[in-house]
Parts: sequence; structure tokens; C-alpha cells
Amino acid sequence: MKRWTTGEVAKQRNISIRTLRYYDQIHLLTPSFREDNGKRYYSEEDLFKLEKILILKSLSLPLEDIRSLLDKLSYKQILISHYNYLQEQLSKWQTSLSHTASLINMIDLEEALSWERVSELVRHSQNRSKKWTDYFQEEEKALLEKTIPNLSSNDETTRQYILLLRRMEWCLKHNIQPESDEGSQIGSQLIELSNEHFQGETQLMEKFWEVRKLPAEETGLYPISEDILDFAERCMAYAAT
Amino acid sequence: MKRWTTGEVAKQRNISIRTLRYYDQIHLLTPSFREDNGKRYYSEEDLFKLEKILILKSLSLPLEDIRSLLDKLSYKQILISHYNYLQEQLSKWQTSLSHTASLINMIDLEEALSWERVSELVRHSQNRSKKWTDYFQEEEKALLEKTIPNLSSNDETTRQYILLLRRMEWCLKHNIQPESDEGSQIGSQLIELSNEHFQGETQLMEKFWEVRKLPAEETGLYPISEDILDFAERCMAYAAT
DNA sequence: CTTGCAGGTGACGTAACGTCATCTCATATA
DNA sequence: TATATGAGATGACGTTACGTCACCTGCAAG
Repeated sequence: MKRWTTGEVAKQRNISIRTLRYYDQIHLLTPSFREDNGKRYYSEEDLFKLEKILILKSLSLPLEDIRSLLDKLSYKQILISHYNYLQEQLSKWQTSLSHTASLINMIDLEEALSWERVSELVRHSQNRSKKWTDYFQEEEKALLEKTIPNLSSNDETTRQYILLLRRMEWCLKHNIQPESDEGSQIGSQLIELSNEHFQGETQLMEKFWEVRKLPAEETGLYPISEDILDFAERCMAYAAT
Repeated sequence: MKRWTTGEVAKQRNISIRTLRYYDQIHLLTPSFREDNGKRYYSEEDLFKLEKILILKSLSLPLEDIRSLLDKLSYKQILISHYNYLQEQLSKWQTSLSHTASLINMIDLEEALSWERVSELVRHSQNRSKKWTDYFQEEEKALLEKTIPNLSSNDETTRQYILLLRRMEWCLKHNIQPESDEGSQIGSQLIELSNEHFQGETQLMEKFWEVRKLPAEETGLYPISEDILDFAERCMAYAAT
């Protein structure tokens, strides 16, 4: 019966030897064999168990929960709770990301950072933090019924639009006409985007309007005026020449 | 000149007293005044600084970085690095989320958990972890050029479609006809979704095809067959009656 | 005089290891 | 044969941003 040393297992599964020793220490994964000198040897069964552990770890489950999962196998309950937890985390990181992007863009536009302004928006969307055990009482329906509104507006297309919107704002501020190199660039990018995901002017504008609500509502920054839509149309007209 | 005690500040900014003491301890925010008995008193200026700290903290910046940001003010560099870091984190959580959803769905379908199968997909998308200092060398262009592909397919619409796809798969497996209550439900939800985001059959199918590549590619599970598209059409036809 | 409250200071605990420093044992080499 | 090397083992401390004791103090109310 083949047995593997810590080093071998570590290399195989691409984890550190320390990790294996730690798992032994907390009795998550105890090797089947131990030589007199203390060397650990892992059986095939052990490797299988390790496999499970790594999978569950990849779900960002805490090791303690993994341990109870491994034998008690009340999979579903715990996985659903975990799913809800992940969503919360995700939206938290998502908020951080969009705030960070906002700050970067503010710097880009060489505005002084107006802390009061940013402060507002941050405090507005402050995350009341829960622990994932809190979700434990929720029933399974949570999975199916739960909508994920905080992720709804973060596809690549939207981001591209936002970037363009910012650029156009900058142009307006600096009195740069749509009939310029910059305007032509913006226009052609708008057209490209529109070709990529839509096929008619109508739908582009529709998307535009959808996006338009975004920055004011979600980031609290850069409310977008009619001027910009006008500017956009002129850019595209100019770029089309 | 007004001065605030720890308790007052804590209540105002909705943080714990311990947090304030900790910030004092690590010299992140030292109150301007100190009574003989040791009581801390914060000035208006202190509150302003605290405000900045809380904002930066909401970007999930580590406190040490916040400290250096507060005076050295090399905002942009550090924010961009941080932005990249957040993206990495986000995609990591995203992966966890979709893996978790996959596992839950496997349980839903009452299949035995085939660890080997899941193992494959987990190992396939194993995150080589970097530290966010690694990004520090990247230039500013990273922000503009960086695409965000790992988020591109996680809007609400897509998720709804995926849920419906799973349900239809389940129906096919259990020989439930599109001309049934279940089928009618699915059909009307499909129509609703389609009305919500598109206005024609053509575009619905387009989106469908786009989504179709998803599960096989991203989750590695449940490759979707022509049968399902057929099933979908019949559901919608039935629901329309 | 006691009670309560609002403040203070250590000190330990947390999750999942990374990173020493130090030790043992077996093998390969000079 | 003496020794250098490598692969293993075992503590023990460090990490982050605080939460949570235990215990002390000063001040006003009952």
C-alpha cells in the first residue's frame, strides 16, 4: 500500500507542508501512519479526504465548518448559508471596488478630493456586518428567491459606458467640442460599443438611459445631464464622417 | 472649541470605543487633548481625519496603508494597486459563489456528490494567489486597459436564465412535458425576462446562446443541449395560450 | 455610603497559516 | 570515516483589526 510523505503530498496538491502539519494539529486531517521518528505518511484515503477539504476550502468555508461537513454531511443547509454569506461578502467587495473606481476617476479629472462628498456616499451604503451564522435560520427558498441586485450593473459594457461618460464630462468641463480629435475618438468608441452589443440607435440610447441612472444612484457621483447625451450624439455624428 | 469624548465620537460615527482606542494605540488617530486622568478628547480636526480614515477603510484598505495615504498622499498609485487587488478578490469570491451554487444544485438534483467531478473543476480554476503589492509595478494604464471578464456574466438577467435552464434540465431528466404547470411557469418566466430586457424573440435567443456557453465554460457543469432550447420554445408557446 | 456610569489600561483570543530557530535522521560525498 | 546535504519534525512568535474579559478610577445621584 503506497504511502506519501508530507513533501510529496504538498507538491502534488500544491499546498505548503506547514498547511498539512496545521491540518494535523487541528485534527482536520491526521495522517494514517506515523513512523517512530515522527514522520507523517498519508494513505490514498487520506489524499481523498484532503481532496474534499481543498474543494470545500475553495468555497471559502472556514476549516471548522469543513470539519463538521466532512462527517455530519448536512451539506445543503450549510452550503446555502454559506451561499448567502458569499453574496454579502461579494456585494461588500463590489461596493469597495466601485468606490475605489470613483476616487480614481476623481483624481483623473484632477479635482481636489472632496472628502465631504465622498463621505456622504460611503456612509450611505455602509455595510451593517452580519456573521454568516445569522443566515442559518433562513429557509432554502432563499436561494431561489434571492435576487442579486447589487451585481446587476457591473458588466463590462456598463463600465465602458461609464468611462466614456466620464470622458465626455471632462470635455464639457474643458470646453472641448465634439468636433475634435477627442470627440471623434469618443464617438467611434461609442459606435463600437453599440455595434458590439446592440444593433440599432434606439437600443443604444435605451442602454444609455439605463446607465444614466447609475452613477447618481449607485456611486452618488457625477450626475449626468442632458448635455452629455447631446454631446454623445454629436460625437458619433462627427466620428461617422 | 468643542471637544468630543470617545463615547460621543463612537456613537456619532457608529464605531466602537475599542476601535478609537486601537487607532490611538497604533498612532493612526491620536486625540488632540488628553486629560490628566487619561480621558481622550477629539477636536473637530480629529473628526475630519477620522472621516478620511473611515472612507479609506470602506475601500477595504489595510490600516497601515491608510496611515501612509493620509500624509504622503500618493493617492493614485496606491488606489490603482488597490483597485487591482479588489478585482482579484472579487473574482475569487465570485468563483467560490458559483462553485457553491453548483454544489447546491447538484444536491437539489439529488445526485450523489461526485467529488472527482467537482474536484476537476475546482482545480482547473485554482487561484494562484498574489499579494496586492505585486501589482505595484503596473502602470496607470492598467485601469483603462483592464477588462473585467470574470464579472462580465454575472448580472441578474444571466442568473435568472441559468436558474431557468437548470429547471428545464430537471424537467427533461424527469420527463416532464413543456405542456404542464411547471412548463407553463417556466414559459411565462422566460417571457417575463424577455420582456424585461429585450423586446423581440431574436434577441432573446441571442442572449440565450450567449448564456448557453456559460455553464460549460465557467462552472464546468451541466452542458446545455439543443433539447433545452427546444423545450424553452415549447414552454413559451404553451404559456402564451 | 453606596450605586451607577462613563471612562481608562493591560492582556488574551481570533483564522490560517508564514516564518524563523533548532533538532533528528538517513544518505551521498571527500 | 567524517561530514555536508536534504527532507523531515517541533515549538514559538507574527500577522489584522479589533472583541471581550478583568479590573481600576473619578464623579454625580439617591
